[in-house]
Amino acid sequence: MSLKHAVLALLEAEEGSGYDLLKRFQARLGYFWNASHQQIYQQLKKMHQERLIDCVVDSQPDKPDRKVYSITPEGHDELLRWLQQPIKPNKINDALLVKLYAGKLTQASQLLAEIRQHRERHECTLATFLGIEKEYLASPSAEQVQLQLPYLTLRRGILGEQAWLAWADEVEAVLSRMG
Amino acid sequence: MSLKHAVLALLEAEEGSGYDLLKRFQARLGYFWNASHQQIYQQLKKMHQERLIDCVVDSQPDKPDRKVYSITPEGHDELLRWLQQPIKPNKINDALLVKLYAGKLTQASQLLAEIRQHRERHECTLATFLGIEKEYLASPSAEQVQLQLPYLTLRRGILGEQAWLAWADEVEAVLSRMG
DNA sequence: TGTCAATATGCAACTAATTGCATAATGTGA
DNA sequence: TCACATTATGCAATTAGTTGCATATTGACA
Repeated sequence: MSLKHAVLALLEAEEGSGYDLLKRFQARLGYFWNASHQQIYQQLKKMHQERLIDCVVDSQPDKPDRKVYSITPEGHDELLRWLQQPIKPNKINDALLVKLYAGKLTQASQLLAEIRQHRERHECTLATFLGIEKEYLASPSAEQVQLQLPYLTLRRGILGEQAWLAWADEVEAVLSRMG
Repeated sequence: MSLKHAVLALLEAEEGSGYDLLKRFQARLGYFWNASHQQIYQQLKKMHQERLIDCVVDSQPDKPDRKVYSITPEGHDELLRWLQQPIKPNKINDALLVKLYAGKLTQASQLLAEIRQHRERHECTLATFLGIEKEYLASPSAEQVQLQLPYLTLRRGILGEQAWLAWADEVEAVLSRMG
């Protein structure tokens, strides 16, 4: 369970509300960690009970309260402890491949159509990643050094998407031949 | 939820017990779907209640009963229905990247050590996949045509592992420099 | 002026997956 | 012959994640 540790990592850099964290997940960890707003709010509540994070309620009149969370020393320790521990290999569950595996039962044209839809999304994602990379490579070298490790996570996203697209080429070639 | 549909796809090809299915998951869907024995037994029970599969108890004296499941017409329909439906993009959650992202808080040497451990596993996996591919390519061409779609899922595994290893090269280069 | 997206939070119910335990036979190697 | 891996199944408790709903404001666009 590393949603907890992803949250700690984000709060380590900067405090923030649940919504802030949701946005930061999308913007910064999007290539390798996805969490819904429900997951985040529930997790924050739990982590607050465990004293891993502090909470300051910022009540604005005529607006819903904004709860700003920040990491506690215990939270920091927990994050360091987790960083020390080995990580289990990732569990892969890819429904699209299940479909392809059982594809004899459908028309090739239909599989092809679905693959093409997924390809569009992956192309779009890759384009976004390449845009972020371009920005990074254009930034001052001091900043580049600072962001070296997050940049490596972006590289994972880029290489992963490129591999996906190369695979899609193969799949489309085969499915086209099958008509 | 496609564990259900992965099970249906396997039972569509051939009936089998929970344990059989566990083995088939490992041998045939291992590159893209992983399920524990608990998940499988629970799922089979549920699917039997939903009439998607039949169950014949094969009671051997002095041995625990073997429950052999087979797909029903309803199960077949459900599988076809699912094949028709579009699949949601995959949710990626990769704890190793969370660690790398927060890596400033640890020694580079430790990250390096962990990456290398993961690399070993990925190299091993790739070698297995390449072995299976070699067998496939050496099989009679009639069989190759028969297994065209499952072969594409293997290709996904191969391209995915190769991309992972190429990324690991980059990561190791950076972490070594950081020493 | 009305609708819609974004900001901002959360409960309740449900489904899915993990963890730990438990049983019991067969075969294999030290 | 003792221990350990494999075959073969399952319950119970817990944790994690999803779905649907609910509220309330701000700003933009038409």
